[in-house]
Amino acid sequence: MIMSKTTIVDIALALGITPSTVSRALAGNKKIKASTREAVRAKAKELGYERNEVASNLRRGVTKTVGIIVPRINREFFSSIISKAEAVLVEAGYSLLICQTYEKAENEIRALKTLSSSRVAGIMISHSAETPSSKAIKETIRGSKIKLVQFDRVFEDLPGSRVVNDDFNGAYMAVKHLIERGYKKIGAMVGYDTCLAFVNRYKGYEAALKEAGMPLDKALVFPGTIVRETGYANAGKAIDAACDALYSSGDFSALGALECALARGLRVPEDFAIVGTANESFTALTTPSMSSVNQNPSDMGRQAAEAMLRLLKGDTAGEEIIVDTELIVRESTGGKKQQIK
Amino acid sequence: MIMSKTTIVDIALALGITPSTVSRALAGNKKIKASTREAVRAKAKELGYERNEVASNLRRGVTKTVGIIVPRINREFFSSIISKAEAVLVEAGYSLLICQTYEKAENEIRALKTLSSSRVAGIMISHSAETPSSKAIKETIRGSKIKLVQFDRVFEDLPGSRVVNDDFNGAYMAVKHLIERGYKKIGAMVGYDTCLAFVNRYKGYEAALKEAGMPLDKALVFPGTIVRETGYANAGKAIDAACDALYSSGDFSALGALECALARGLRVPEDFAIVGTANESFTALTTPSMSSVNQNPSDMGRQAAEAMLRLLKGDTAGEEIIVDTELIVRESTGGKKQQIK
DNA sequence: TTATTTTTTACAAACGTTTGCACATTCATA
DNA sequence: TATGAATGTGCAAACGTTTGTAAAAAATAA
Repeated sequence: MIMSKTTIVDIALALGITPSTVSRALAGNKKIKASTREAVRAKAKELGYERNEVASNLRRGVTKTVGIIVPRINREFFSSIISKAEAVLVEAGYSLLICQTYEKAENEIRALKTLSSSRVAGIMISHSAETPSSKAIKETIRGSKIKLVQFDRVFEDLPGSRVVNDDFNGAYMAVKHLIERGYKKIGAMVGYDTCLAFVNRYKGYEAALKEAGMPLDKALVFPGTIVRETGYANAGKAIDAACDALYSSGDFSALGALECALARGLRVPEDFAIVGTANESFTALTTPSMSSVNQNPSDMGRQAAEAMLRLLKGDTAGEEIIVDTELIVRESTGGKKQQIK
Repeated sequence: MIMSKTTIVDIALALGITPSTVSRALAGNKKIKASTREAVRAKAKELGYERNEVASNLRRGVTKTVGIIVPRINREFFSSIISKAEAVLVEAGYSLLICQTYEKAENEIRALKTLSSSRVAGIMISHSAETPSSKAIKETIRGSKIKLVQFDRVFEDLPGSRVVNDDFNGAYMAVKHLIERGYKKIGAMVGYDTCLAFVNRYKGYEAALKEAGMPLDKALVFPGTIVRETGYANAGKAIDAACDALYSSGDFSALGALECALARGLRVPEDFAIVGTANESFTALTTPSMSSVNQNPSDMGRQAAEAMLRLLKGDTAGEEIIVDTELIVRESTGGKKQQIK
């Protein structure tokens, strides 16, 4: 049975009315007589009518689609954000278009072009680490109706809303916790200084040390990437410098650090403590299990999606939302092994 | 500077030619004189022209968008599939629309409606566990041009392509490995018998035993769920039945089994060996680290996306693709702890 | 009854692009 | 000088919907 999609014209023809009336009836327009509305609805169901969103979007000049741009989908942090954001947006009748940048500025530009070309209603973005400035996105937004929500990695000179973690406080709590446990020489892997989130974490580290009257030793601060390998390498340097604890802006680098410490025969946490950031699920499964600053990505995804919906509805022109971080204490800083489900 | 989007009409007007010529020029149509083509390209760049995909899609009757439906985005297996699929599709000029079902049949139906309404060119789907039959998707596909690729969880009575893991061989290799290591009594947690993937794994277990001339003892085969708790419980039964090794259709149940064995004072792998399935990232981090059958989700994502592109190009009407599984040998079956890369 | 308002529906244009067909030009062939 | 093919461009319709405005029908008032 070959049947092409039924359109409102088919419905109109079948009922002896015009497409415009059908359109209004389906939209629930009050100007249409209740009886006509019902007849249209019934006929639509009978013919298996499905609105052509493409045509609708063209006519209305705006889509019911939101684009989301992230460095990588297969990172727990981002996939949890996307997961929650999708749920919130779908509930409001929007669809989600996904783009990855793999941390490359060129991919971010391509993604922006694609989404702009697709006439998405809004863009939710967490910038690639290699994106040098807000220039590309500024050009994309300019002169278009596209609403913007930045999350996690944000530029401050862009319109729209921003959702960020309380990175300062997360780092501050983590380092304060180390100090309270009695660690005396605490190093830090702080990530890129081009990224606000990392800078704020560094400031939290700094603040906790200062509050405790501990000196800030630049030699114990390791900038740059925060992957497993650099974690391993930097931990080696920290241990050589007689550190007894290490704060890390990431969990993978913290994992590398843990492996390094264990490889060197140190006892964790007795001789050396480590606290990471992001609360990746593996942190509960390492031996010893790892303390980490939980970023609550699910909450971030919800906040970002809701902020987007508010922008789309015109309820706001832009907001700054800060998502709480929390310190999860596990064995690597003297806590207990936790259960996971 | 308020500027509305430039259209091909603007370009045509600026050059004193018609929109149709502009359209053809931008499409690289060979019938257009090279000089005109260049002039159009230059003017388009000058005016910051960006094709309106919505209009283009409407006119062409098909979009450059593919929808993907998964139970959950924030599962390593699925996010890795999506991640790779996105990369492949973007390279071919397609965008990815994402929908989650949370394992609910009703959400799957809603997702199908949305994608169908959006006139996606194709749908990639891994069915929700609660979807009772292929009915809903059959109705969505019928009479439309939408191409279908099922992956991981598939129905066999649907058109299009299917991408599945080589579950049989994965289980077969895992059990054969245990036999070669000298284990004599090997139990198995095999999962649901309603799911093809699990059935195939059971067959692989059976085949490996048979090949080695070992008896198949039904009392050592544990069906049902494969979560951590059942893993713990079933391992207890296996140990009581004097098993010295256990194959599991899942990693979480394998983790439970590991915890049970250790709790009972057994040495792993000396007294009791365990091998799981899925190669979840935590398997490398347990103590001892756990052997597992890797399902290679990234490869599955690539295969699924490429299969979709072939369907869209009309190169095929449907294929069945089997993605290789591979056994990752770690400490729980006598392998070595893996090194950091 | 006619005039006036209110309700309901129809008409037609528009969104921006693509594309079949026709027309015009150029060029080679006879 | 026709004839026929290439080659290059324009015309106009079409995709399916939405929506401002006009018109018809019904209800109300005078």
